[in-house]
Amino acid sequence: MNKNDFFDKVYDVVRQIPEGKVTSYGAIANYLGVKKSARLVGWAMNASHGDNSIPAHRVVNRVGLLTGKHHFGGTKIMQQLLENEGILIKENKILNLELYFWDPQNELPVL
DNA sequence: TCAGTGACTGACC
DNA sequence: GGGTCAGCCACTG
Repeated sequence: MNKNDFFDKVYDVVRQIPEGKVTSYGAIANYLGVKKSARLVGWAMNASHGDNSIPAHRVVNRVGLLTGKHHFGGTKIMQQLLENEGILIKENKILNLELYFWDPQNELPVL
């Protein structure tokens, strides 16, 4: 697979995350069949800057930590966006993550 | 070409 | 239960 396909698929998955839901880099990587490369998903997010159609704030690490908030041009933007969708944040971490977790592997058709 | 870096994760101690 | 370490792959200088 070439990298453009990979990037496109990452973006495609992220775009399908419903409001009020979140997923993890690892979950996306796993869905795309490269579960050992969660870093690439983070990389894809990093490259998604400027694309407003990608709700990157709904992608967090596996424990619900907002590790990428600094890339939103501010430190509070990401938290605000999530709280705006009804997700509670405490100390840069999502509360009741299991309640909001959206697993692409369960919600999307198999590739 | 090589080495360093990163929005990560799982395994070990 | 928290701290470390080693894989993972693309990009940059």
